[in-house]
Amino acid sequence: MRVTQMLIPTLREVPAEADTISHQLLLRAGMVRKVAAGIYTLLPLGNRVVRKIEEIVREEMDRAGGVELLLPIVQPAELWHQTGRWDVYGPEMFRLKDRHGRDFCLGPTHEELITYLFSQEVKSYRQLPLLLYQINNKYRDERRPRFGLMRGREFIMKDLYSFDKDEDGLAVSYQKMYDAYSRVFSRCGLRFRAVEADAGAIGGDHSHEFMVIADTGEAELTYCPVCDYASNVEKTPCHYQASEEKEEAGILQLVATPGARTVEDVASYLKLDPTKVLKSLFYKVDGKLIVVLVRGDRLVNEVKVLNYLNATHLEIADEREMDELGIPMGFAGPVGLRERTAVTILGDLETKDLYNAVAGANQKEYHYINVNPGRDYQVDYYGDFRVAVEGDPCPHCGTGLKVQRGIEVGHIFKLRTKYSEAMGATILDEQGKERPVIMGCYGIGVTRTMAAAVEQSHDQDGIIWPVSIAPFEVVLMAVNQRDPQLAGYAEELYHHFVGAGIDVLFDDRNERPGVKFKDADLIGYPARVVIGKKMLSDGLVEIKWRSSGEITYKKMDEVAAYLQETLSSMKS
RNA sequence: CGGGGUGUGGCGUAGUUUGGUAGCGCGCUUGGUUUGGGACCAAGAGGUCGGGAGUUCAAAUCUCCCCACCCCGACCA
Repeated sequence: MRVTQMLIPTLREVPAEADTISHQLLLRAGMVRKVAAGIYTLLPLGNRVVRKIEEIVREEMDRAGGVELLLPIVQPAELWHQTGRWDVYGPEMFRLKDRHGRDFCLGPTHEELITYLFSQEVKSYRQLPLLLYQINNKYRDERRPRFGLMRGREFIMKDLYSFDKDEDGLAVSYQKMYDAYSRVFSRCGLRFRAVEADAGAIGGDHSHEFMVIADTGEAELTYCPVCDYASNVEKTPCHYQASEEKEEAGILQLVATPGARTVEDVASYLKLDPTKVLKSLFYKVDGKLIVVLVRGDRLVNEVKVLNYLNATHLEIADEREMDELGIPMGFAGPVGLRERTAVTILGDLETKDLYNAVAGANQKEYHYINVNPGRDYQVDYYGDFRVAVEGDPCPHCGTGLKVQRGIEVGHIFKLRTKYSEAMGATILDEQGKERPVIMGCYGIGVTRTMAAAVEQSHDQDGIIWPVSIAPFEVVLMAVNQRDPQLAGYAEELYHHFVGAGIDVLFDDRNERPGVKFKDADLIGYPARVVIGKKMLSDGLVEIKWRSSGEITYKKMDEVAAYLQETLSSMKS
């Protein structure tokens, strides 16, 4: 391919709309363009990256026994009514009506369609296991699309669904996918970690996320530097050990704390450590208000609270809702709360040992000091409700955990019979007995993986693509395209490369070398091959590697072999 | 959805406070010179100033309404 035949609109300046690195670089490198919030055009180079990722995914899905098919994007509401998700999914689903007024949606996911297909076509355990997948667009009307391709409203996803006759079969399918995912992300040249995850609203009880390690990632994860434990921080259990020493309980006292609303304010006003503060947060869970107590320096783990209460929806209470209870925001506390309201009080286990603490007095500008559990307030349920932090013990081996940030690019679930039961997807087993098929669901965000790769691998000058997913592995140019001799050698080498099967882009533009070098760095081709003065004087071609900056010279007839060898070693 | 912000040629922006009819850099076109890290000279093209309504002799600038986009939060296989 020649640059003069392509469309590669690179940008010198950073578009004002982008402040995520990957978004900026993908725009500047001429790979993507925004059409609307969260909706993007993939330009030729971006499209090539996506196709390379898809190809790796395809190969690994096939290797694991997956079979590709293609489900429709436009889906009838009827199928979603069968699982009840038409009403549950909410405003995140793009909905539309056809000319007859019938309801449809643009598929945000495809469990309904695949389960429907299965229920129509597969009847016997003898046809199992079955692993069906597709690579297709997904549509989610996110409340707030952001970070460019990272969280779009239209995006490309690979989704595979496993069908097994029993739990053992599901375990095998799940492990196959776990292994396949590890291979996919390794082959994409990414540093990643598979972590235990919360299964969330999709249901199921066993789940892993694949996180690309990047400081800019939205998710936080914990991992053990000694054993193989790793987990989304939402899921990391916090070990609780009852404290040995028990402080002498002081006298409960009301003290004025004017203007001190946050834990830090209160702690510094009273000259105390934040660990001596009892943080009381009101949440609305499935429409009901509850209170969660944690130590002042801790964060409430909302997922743990949600799971403990077996609820589906949780949000922090707003000032209006607090007002209705007559509790001033910033001064909430458990003392006397029972007498005023019927809210459920959850206490993090650590608060059991929080003696002589400071807590809001439920009146404006006042806190209590010397607050003690049992004596001054009662908790309905104690449990693990806080977010784990660096240094908390590993749940497997007790070593201090480390914390990292990551970008979720893959997620695998055991769905079991949630959808098969709802949609009557049953099979006949060996005894001729009808039973719901056991399902698993496995997703990879393809476009997000592209963005994650950039997020993880770039420098001041631009993107540094891993070889396996680079838009082209090699860019070739003459330092002066006007010089007939140099241009002639470049042309010759180009044909030679094409003949040798090298994935090469020939920058044949009549631009000054600086322009072409800058573009090459920005776009991030792994190898840059330049025909310059050394060609005329010594018959040598220059090869520069994007990732290391290393430069070597080779004779014209050696270049192709050198590139092939080095590139293939970089892929593994 | 709550809070904050921004909309001016393709990109980045000045001008808005104090109304007087739009400027700069990059990019683009043509000609010439140039060719190892985003060249130079010359001549050009390109703007309903996000949209609508209003105030005014006069609106990018003031008022009202709407829209889009961005950021924080909430939300999220």
